[in-house]
Amino acid sequence: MKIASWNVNSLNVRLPHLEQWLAAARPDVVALQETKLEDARFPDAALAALGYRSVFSGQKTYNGVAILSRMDASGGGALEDVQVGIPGFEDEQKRVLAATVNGVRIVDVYVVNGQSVGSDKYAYKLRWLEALHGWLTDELRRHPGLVLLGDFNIAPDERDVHDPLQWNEDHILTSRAERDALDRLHALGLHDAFRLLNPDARMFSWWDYRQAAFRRELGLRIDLTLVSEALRARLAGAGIDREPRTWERPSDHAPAWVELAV
DNA sequence: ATGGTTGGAGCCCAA
Repeated sequence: MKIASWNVNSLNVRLPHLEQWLAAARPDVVALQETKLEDARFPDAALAALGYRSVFSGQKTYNGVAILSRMDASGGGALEDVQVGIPGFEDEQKRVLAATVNGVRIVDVYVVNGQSVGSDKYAYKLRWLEALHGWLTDELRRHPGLVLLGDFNIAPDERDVHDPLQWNEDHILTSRAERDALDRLHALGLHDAFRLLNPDARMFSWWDYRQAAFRRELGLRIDLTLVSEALRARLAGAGIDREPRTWERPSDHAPAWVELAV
């Protein structure tokens, strides 16, 4: 079971890329972020034509998440027990969507960016991460086999940044408080699949559009796939697919994926 | 060097 995450930075613009990538990579489940589409405009018919069911929670201009699931020959791959948002956490911003596919709980997150350390948005990011942690504590009791994936807007450690001096513990996306919040998610038994299988790899998932960052390999690994303790024994592979970042008019993020053995 | 690029809205904001 191949489960992927991709921040598409506008599904309206990136639908052709998503279609091309689905046809080539054939993931069973895909968690999307930054769809930037109201639900009425979500291209569910186009995705169904490629064999994918979809659930989505979007808004105009900003944010927006979706989960796609590939229909198999016997009509499987249903998206069940769909949850929109973090229960009990009031938020206008559409950043969280969960569903169960073939017995695996999929939790898709578009974590708050936070802008800069000390800003109002940074405070919102830390509040938001605390609410996510509280909910996942309960969610893991209900669904021990869980994959938490998405754009975390946090680079876990030095191996995940091109320049640790610039991306230091006072900088947004790498600050001590953000990494502490990620560590609290790890403490729930949610393991970073990519890092577990590739302890020494320097591979990024996001490159700024500016300063030719992709060409110069000035990236960060902020798109993560975390697997619960109960799924750890099934972990068969994890990676980042850089290729779509080389295509014309790309998203600034590359898809990150994890493979679970049946 | 406090820069630059993209997307979406609407004559700037978020990333």
